[in-house]
Amino acid sequence: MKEKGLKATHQRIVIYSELLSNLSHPRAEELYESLKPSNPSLSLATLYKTLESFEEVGLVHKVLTREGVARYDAITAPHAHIISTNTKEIMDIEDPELVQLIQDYMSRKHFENFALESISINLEGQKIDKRKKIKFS
Amino acid sequence: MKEKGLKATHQRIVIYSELLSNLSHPRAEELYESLKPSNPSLSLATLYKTLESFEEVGLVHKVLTREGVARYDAITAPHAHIISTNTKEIMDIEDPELVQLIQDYMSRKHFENFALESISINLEGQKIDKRKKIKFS
DNA sequence: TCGCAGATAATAATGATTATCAATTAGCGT
DNA sequence: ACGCTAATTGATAATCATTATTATCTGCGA
Repeated sequence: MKEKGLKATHQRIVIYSELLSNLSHPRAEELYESLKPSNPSLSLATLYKTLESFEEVGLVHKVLTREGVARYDAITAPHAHIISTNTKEIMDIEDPELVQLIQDYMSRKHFENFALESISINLEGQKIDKRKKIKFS
Repeated sequence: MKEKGLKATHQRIVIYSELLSNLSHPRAEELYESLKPSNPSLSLATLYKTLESFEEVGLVHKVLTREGVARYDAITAPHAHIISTNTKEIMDIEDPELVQLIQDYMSRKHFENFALESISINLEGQKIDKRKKIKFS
């Protein structure tokens, strides 16, 4: 965090740890509920501001959903998302082939007057059997 | 619209026409302001419900933005978006090469327990010179 | 033309996020 | 270790896009 120019406050450390251990792309509200018991003084406003700061420096990735709630994940490599609209699950797809594909495509292409900062790819659909896992291969 | 099982009401016709002629991915509020003068009785609630119906039947595409406002475009072919965060412009990229690339990729891949419904690809960044156009080739 | 399921208008309600601001604290230099 | 200052936090109010409610209206099939 210091590398990114952010003060390493207790709150930020706790929030970031939670994001690293909760990989289900929690909403701000869910993070708040998880953290509240062990950090009773934590404020929702702080949570939102922290997540915003994290996103600005690239520690965290904000995933937009059609329900209008933002969800967060501790960013690692460039990756796509599978979004299941009926179960509200979000899964990461960290497929090097897809990353490569997009990189190759982008290197063949050319922007004029535009500085590309990020690419987001979301595959939306429905989970069929809610009890079973989604697999992608 | 009748093909899609929607009653062809005056309001819907007017809203859809506006979307066909305004390709700048307007927000609901902007559509409302454009249509209000010639349709004083139009309600914002109707606009939202109409856009929702249109999206359900695939007449319209809802683009999620980081500012938290939804923007709409009259859908044509599968396409990606360039989103300029500083100028709030959204451009369509209708590149058959990209569509093909993704289709080929998806056909090589396999989902278990997931019914894919749509893919969204957004290229986000900043417009450099606000007075000039963004070009992509 | 009639009837009614579906659509609209007006407005209230919701709910996620942001703004405000006084109190607190991290971390720099001493 | 101490004090300073700017950044951060916590509490709460405010915002604002969107959805819900409900009474009225209308497209369109019979």
